[in-house]
Amino acid sequence: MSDAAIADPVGKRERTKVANRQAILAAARRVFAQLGYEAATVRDIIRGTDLASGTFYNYFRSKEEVFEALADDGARRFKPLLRAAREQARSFTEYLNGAFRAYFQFIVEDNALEGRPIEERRPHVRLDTPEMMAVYQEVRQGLEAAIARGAAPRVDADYLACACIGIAQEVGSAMLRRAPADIVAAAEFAAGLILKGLDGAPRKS
Amino acid sequence: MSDAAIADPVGKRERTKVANRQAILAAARRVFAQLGYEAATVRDIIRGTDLASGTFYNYFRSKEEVFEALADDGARRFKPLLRAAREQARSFTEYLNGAFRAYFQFIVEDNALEGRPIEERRPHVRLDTPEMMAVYQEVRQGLEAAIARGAAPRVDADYLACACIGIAQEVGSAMLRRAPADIVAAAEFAAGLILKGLDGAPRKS
Amino acid sequence: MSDAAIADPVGKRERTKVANRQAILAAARRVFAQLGYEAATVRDIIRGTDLASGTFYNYFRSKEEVFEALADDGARRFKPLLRAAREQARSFTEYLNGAFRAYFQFIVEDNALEGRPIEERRPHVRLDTPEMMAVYQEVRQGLEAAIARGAAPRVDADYLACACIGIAQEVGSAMLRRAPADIVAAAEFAAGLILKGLDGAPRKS
Amino acid sequence: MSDAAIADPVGKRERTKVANRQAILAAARRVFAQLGYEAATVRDIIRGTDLASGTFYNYFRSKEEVFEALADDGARRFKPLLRAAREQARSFTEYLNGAFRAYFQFIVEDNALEGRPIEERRPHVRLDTPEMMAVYQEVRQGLEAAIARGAAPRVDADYLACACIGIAQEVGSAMLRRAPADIVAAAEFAAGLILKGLDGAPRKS
DNA sequence: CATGAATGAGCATTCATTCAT
DNA sequence: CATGAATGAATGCTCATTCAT
Repeated sequence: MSDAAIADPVGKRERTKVANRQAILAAARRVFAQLGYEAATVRDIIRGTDLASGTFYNYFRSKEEVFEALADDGARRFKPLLRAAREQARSFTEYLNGAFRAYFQFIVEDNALEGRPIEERRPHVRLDTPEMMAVYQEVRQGLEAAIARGAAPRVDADYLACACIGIAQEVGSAMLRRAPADIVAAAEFAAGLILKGLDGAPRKS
Repeated sequence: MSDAAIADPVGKRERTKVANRQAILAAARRVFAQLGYEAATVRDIIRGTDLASGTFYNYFRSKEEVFEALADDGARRFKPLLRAAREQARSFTEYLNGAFRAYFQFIVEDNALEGRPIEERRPHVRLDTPEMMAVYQEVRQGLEAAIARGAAPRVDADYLACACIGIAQEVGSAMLRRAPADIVAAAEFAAGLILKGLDGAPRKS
Repeated sequence: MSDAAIADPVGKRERTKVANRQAILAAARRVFAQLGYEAATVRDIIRGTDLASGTFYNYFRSKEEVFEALADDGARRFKPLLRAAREQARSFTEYLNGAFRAYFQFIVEDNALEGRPIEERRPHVRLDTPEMMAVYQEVRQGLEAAIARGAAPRVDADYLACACIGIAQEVGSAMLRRAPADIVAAAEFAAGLILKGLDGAPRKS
Repeated sequence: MSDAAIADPVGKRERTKVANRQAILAAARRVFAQLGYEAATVRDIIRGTDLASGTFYNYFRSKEEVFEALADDGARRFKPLLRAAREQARSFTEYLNGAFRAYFQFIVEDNALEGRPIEERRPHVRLDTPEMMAVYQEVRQGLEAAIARGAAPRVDADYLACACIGIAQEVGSAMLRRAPADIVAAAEFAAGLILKGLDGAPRKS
């Protein structure tokens, strides 16, 4: 009707759809983080937006679908970082360090954009998200490549990849709990542990 | 009420009470393992016993409480094993090895006594159970003691304990997935990784 | 606790269960009659009782199940009447007459025990209830028997049974609409029509 | 807006309006036939057109209204056939025969133009559509006229009209269920039954 | 008028919890 | 204490209807 409408080729309709989708995803991220996947309800999610309950179903068919969208999004944002870490690395040591740093960086940012009331009452759960599966695949492939070209000893690649994930998750959580999250230090600790064990972990001052 | 009751020094009431509590705990363990904490309902639990629904509330106030009791029970059963591992160890290496072996042994047994259909469709979850907290405390104390007497380098004890838990959980899961769970091999891998990193992990044949 | 309790061997629990089931069935009958099967909701039904919504599901798994229970009940009550009509009949004429009379009697009674607000707003529906199927089977068998022994001409038994049902339903409805429902007259009309057509139908005074 | 609009005397607006209304009615007929009145949703109907959901409400206020329009349409198409049957008939017998034939012809055609998956699982329902009311009025009037001029006995015209409707519906349904629907035979059966009862119904070969 | 996203009342169903027996 | 029926809040989801564009 007005020039403004003409000037806006996207149209408020389109803008609103994208914005609503983002709002739901953001709310879902918050809610899943606070309550865990199972405990979270669709109502919790839409309550975190200014939308009506039915609107949720215009964007996602179920709680499961919004979770997958969220996880895919996480994996999509994380994988390039992991790949960059591998490409920039000139040694296995640098690769491991870069990978842990990328992961810790990622969770710091993911945590920052949420309000994080962290009431954490219920039994703490940790999900095998797609982004975790991506770490597993990446680490395992990187490791097998390193073993193949003699850059790493012939260890059990499956166990090692699992160990890396376990370390990343737990040390990552511990890092977040500390006042200023020191990404570099945590990555050095994790990579050093993997590479040389206790001897390789940085000494405490 | 009857002479039989008088003749029974334990008292049917008392015996029944203990038995009922155990029955509920056993059913809860099964149900949580099969359905996961959130998906499990109090109904599922009492259905696994020959008790009536109302009776559940004579023993536990809620699903959360029975879960905690279960976890405490796990910790109670696990802690002595961990302590024994520490006492029998003549070196830090032996200690770590024994601790991991105790944990892997524990989850193998815990898994064995359940039917384990493991349909595991939904996003995999991992709980921060009290028994995990016990590992954390134990490992951290053991480590700090080792550091204090110079048996281990001065690393970040918090990070290291977290890493141990992460490794234990993830490598433990991977071990369970393999056909015959090789406890000794898994423990050697984990302990070797902690102690010497990749160089310390056993070579694959 | 009291003598009354002892004097009541059934126990209030049992009595209440039966009573509740009956209450739900009665409410369902009313609701189905007023709104039709499809339009009726479980909520409508329980709203017709003094029970809570969840209680419905202690007795029936769904709307469909309560409908079937209702229809089975109707068939169970109606079939003996139909059988009696056949056994008491000494001719095909008497049989038809008795069968229609039984059906009209049945719907009169079924109608009497309901409050019958009959707001009848929505498009009128008529259900193929099991009791209708019973009429169909009964009439068809009775007819085929009559044809077999030469008591009735060799007409299309399927069509004739259908016609009987159609007449029973429509004339039955018309009968109920009249001030005092004259069961005998309606049955004579229907049976006369079947037997001799217009000539057989009773003359109006 | 454009020259084209000026060149079009009907007006695209007008043509579209009629076409849209017809499209909705056609879709509604299909949907009601397949799902039944209650199970059908407005969404189902508009999904059967290329219109947007909101557009439905520019033509009909509700599902009920489109149903009524549909039924009125049916009556409008059916009534002339019934009138023709009366006018062409030279006797009451011919009239009845023609009327039944017209009805059976009508439902055969109505059925033909629809895909008719006929999943028909749920309790079968039959609606008192306006076209049925038309039959009732027509038959009743025709019958009363016949009685008045002595062509038919003085029977209860209300009951007889009801019986005709019941027979038409039930025998009509039975006819549709048979492989090739034999309209003539069905009409002869129905008319014969009305006129002479069992003796009047055609013998089976 | 056409559009289709937003709305929110409403529905079937589940489930933790209570309480009369 | 055990029982198990009753309760009703809560959940996932649908759908008729509205309204800004």
